[in-house]
Amino acid sequence: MDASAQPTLADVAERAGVSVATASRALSGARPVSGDLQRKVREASRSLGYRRNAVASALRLQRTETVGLVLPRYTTFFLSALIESVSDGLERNDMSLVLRYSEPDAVHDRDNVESLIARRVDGIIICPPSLEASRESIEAAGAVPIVQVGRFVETDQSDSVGLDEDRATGMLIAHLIAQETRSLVIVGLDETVTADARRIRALRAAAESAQVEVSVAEVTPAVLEGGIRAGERIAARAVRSEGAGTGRASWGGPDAIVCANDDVASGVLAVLRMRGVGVPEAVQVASLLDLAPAAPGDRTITSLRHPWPEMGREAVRLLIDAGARPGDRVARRVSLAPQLVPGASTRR
Amino acid sequence: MDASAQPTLADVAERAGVSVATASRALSGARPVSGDLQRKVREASRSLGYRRNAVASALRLQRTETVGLVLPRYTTFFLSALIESVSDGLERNDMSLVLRYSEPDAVHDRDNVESLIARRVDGIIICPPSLEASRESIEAAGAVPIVQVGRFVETDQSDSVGLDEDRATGMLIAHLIAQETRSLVIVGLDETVTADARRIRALRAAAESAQVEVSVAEVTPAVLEGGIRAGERIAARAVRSEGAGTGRASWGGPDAIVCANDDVASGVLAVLRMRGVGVPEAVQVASLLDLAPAAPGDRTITSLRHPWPEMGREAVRLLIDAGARPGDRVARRVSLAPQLVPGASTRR
DNA sequence: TTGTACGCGTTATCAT
DNA sequence: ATGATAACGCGTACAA
Repeated sequence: MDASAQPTLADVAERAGVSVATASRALSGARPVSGDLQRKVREASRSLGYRRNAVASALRLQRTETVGLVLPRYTTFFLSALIESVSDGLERNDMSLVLRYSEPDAVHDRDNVESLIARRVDGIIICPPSLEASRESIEAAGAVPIVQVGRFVETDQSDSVGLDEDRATGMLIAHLIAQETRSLVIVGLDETVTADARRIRALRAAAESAQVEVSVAEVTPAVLEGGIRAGERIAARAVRSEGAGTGRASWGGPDAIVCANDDVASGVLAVLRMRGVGVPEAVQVASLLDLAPAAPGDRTITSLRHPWPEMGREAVRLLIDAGARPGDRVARRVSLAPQLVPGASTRR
Repeated sequence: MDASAQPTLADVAERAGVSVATASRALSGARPVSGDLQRKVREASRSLGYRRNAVASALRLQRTETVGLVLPRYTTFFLSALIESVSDGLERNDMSLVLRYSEPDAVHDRDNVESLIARRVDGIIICPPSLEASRESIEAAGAVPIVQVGRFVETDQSDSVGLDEDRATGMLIAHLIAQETRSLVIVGLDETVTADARRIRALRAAAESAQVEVSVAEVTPAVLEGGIRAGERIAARAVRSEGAGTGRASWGGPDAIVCANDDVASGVLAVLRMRGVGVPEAVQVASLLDLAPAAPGDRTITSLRHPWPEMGREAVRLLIDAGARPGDRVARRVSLAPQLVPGASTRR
């Protein structure tokens, strides 16, 4: 044995005075080994600093205990939360994560899938960058279990985990309506963007069945600055009399403002605070997307918390389950609902 | 050959009517193969959908073309930028990334290193979660090349890549001072946090040598909302006369506000704008940490852009280089300086 | 319970 | 230039 190389099972066996088979069994526990040899092998392993070679093991077992994760190269909170949760789910199963980024085009995406298969990953989790062209990447997986997260490409080859945003939107509306809300303005969503349009429809559907009037503010970017601009426009039209207190009497604007995310809501809130408009007395403010789920302490903004940790773990669960039932090709679709987290910006 | 399994080199060889050795050479190009057989093998490979088994290859070559990345489980922009840049650096070398998270404790950290070694990664990149206890994790790497990023644990076992923050801080101060700055407030840093304390010291050192008065605002979280709150406090104390214009005459606050990051600065700026305080005429605003290096177009906030992409690539470079020169144990330390990016929030 | 020997899929060595 | 074969390190079927 070369001193610079890692010791092998044969080294351990020799040191313990047993066969490699016994050494293997003693360390893996796959088959019973007498207490005496058990001890000797463990001792030899420890003293040599033996570490099982996962590569050789994978070749023999035809399983790498590894999952590939393919993500589009956008730097968003969404994706980094997803990485963490997938990693967490895998760790619980003693598996490893191989990470690859795709450019928004699907060619690259497919190369990534191919490369992961060459590494013989046991499964692939993919957030498809392109809704049109990613299908072939997914189908390239062939017999390797694959699950989509966050976005769906229609195919019966793969399971998928997504968000049930509409349901959560409904919950948010219900929360607002319970507090005598009759009118509502949406800030930071852009009707010309597909995903936003769906959210607006969901808000409308939930609100109008309760006879709440819904309007969409002029489009502003879904960041702080956009929230401020929209907030100023809304407030300019709505403040009936300066200095008339912070209650509803002095406010002629909507009963509620629903923002695309926490940043936008922060901007709106800042404007209202400076104008002396009472929140939540005069107007309630809520956010459709919690950007800092890990943030500590005082929750000021009522928002929908997206279940990132659960998404990753669920994806891993689907994958492992699919691996256990090879040949079972019924595509499963799991939807997780964001959770309503009440804050000080709406009434109880 | 089982139809559900991946075809092997033997399958390709058989189909092409050549030996496995020839098939291997034809596909890898390691040795010359006659044009005729070359074609036959490629054709057979294509028609069978052959994909080289990276596991078997790794076992044979004793190289996995894989690098492990160990990160503390904090959800920060820092880490997600680092992941991307490491991934990018590896991709350029046709290598893969195995990602593992450590809890802040070092035990877990060490388990991660062990597990990566069991997978026979060719190298490890680690951001040590604990400055005291992580040393043994690093030393556990043994003969496997390891490089630290972002933080340093003193050891001669490993190369490291870090930021020269103090130098960049000095540049920022110099930029502000050149514009008649006499007083300066720091927002979003917490003196009780080690890393923040060092930044504050660096700011003080740079500023005081130029006789600029430095104070630290009450601690607020280093996020948007914290910036808004701090901005409101500073403005409330500083605005001498409402409606007196946007120049310096109506501003009794500090000449400059240095924020922990872009989010905080955004909050501060928003408040100042709403109050009608002229930026940068009355007060300059700058950020110590650019959170959106990829952001397009108009740079409004003067900030320090951290070299994330270079950090990851540099770490990979060190690793590959170390792998090429085994036994060479001279620890190399690379420092990269953040870059000052002037924006509209400071004077030219 | 323990040991022997084969095979996982690839690549390098050696012989032709 | 091509082919036969050994070896990488492990797990297990089979024999004892």
